[in-house]
Amino acid sequence: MEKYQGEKKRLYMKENSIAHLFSFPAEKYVEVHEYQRDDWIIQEGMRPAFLFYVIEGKAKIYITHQNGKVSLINFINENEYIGEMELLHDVYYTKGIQALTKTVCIAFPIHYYRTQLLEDTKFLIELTKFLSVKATLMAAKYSQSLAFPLENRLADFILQTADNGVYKEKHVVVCDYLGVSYRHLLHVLTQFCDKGYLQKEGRSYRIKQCHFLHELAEMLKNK
Amino acid sequence: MEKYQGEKKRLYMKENSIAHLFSFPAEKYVEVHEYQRDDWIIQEGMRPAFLFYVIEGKAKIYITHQNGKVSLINFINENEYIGEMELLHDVYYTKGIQALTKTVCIAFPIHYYRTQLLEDTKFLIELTKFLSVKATLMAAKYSQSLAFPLENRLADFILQTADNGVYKEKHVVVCDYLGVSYRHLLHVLTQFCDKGYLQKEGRSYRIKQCHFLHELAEMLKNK
DNA sequence: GGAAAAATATGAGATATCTCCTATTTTTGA
DNA sequence: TCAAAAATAGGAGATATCTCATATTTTTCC
Repeated sequence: MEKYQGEKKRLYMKENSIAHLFSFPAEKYVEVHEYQRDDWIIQEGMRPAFLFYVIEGKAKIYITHQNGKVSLINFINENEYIGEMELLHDVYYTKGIQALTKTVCIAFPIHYYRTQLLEDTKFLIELTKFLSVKATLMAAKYSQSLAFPLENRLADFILQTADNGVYKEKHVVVCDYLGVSYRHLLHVLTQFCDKGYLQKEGRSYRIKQCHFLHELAEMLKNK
Repeated sequence: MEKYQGEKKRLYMKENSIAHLFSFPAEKYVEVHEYQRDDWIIQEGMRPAFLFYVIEGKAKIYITHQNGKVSLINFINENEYIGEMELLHDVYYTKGIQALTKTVCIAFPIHYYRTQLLEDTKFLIELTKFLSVKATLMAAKYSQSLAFPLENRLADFILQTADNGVYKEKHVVVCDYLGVSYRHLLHVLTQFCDKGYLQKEGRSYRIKQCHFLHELAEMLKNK
């Protein structure tokens, strides 16, 4: 992790203003942190000292269960908060946050800002919207995971992450995310190939029959 | 549904003050609604006209999937909001809310209150906390449902809902909640009886070996 | 550059969970 | 009060998913 200092920090903050997030000037004590891919922004079980706002990059939220299974609970994208749970609650089991790409965040020392943030309407309303989306999304994922087999959820995931008709996510990440074993994921991917929905090209997959995948994915949606 | 009027309404509002929830007087346009068990407070897919605050009772959040499966996403208890998603978002797929017991809510016409509510720090901070708990809970349920078999999740549920050492939830509700088939739920309950954890008494179950259940349930928790 | 670690790949058998079926009991509502 | 609907109960076979084992390829890092 690199902490931007001096001129570099000033420049970065100038080009990525956070003024619109608050109704008070919040620049004074903030830091700018840059994490590399696979760096842990927050370690599981360790209470963070900062509230982070992601300016660029992408990260993953992980939790480790007692039986050894690891769940990738969700992805975090630009313009989202990290560590807001710890800001709001004194007691909270902190989940692990790992950078998926190079990630730059504005880091607000909770110690300094907590009181002020929790009195700021502008901040609160944004946070409320963010959390409501998060809650809705988790509820959707939860109920879908129980109501549909991997086939449907994977089809949705492939369509969401495919780039230019090519799917090439890492299997290991995907099974943590979709909550299935590595073996089973490969099994269903092979099925998709056998049925002609996908075609394997080296270690990525080209989408051949988009509309069948769409049909499977559509099942998840409520209209 | 009964809408309290005149003296009944005034009395009820007096005995169940909501003044602590807002920094402005919010009584003028509110209504008091009483729902009976199994009444739909909000119908799935129908945008509600009110934000509700539950004063007494208990309700269930349901979503129906395209494949016909129904998920009981969560329970709603006293001092919780209903319809907050629609307050915050213009576009939102509304889930069904059904009263589990007699339920009395304060109903705020969104039309009148929306702007004022979204500017009120006191309200926002409570709502933010409520949503953060909801998001955390859903994330926990999601990852647990993928990482553990019914055995563990059911043990936890039994311990949480048992009254005086006796478990007697309705099977039909429980399978929607835990996302398993009726058949499988019965199967695992029978296993618990065979192993001596539970003992069937008519249509309820007496807990005999609490500590085995605890062990199963503990697996879910992160410490 | 090469050894160790991580990721990919696949087979085979086990098990958690589902679907479909049928029967009985309880609850509901006209 | 009685018929219909809902809930309980359990059998049997299907399937979605898991575990374990093993081999190859790719990536990491000293």
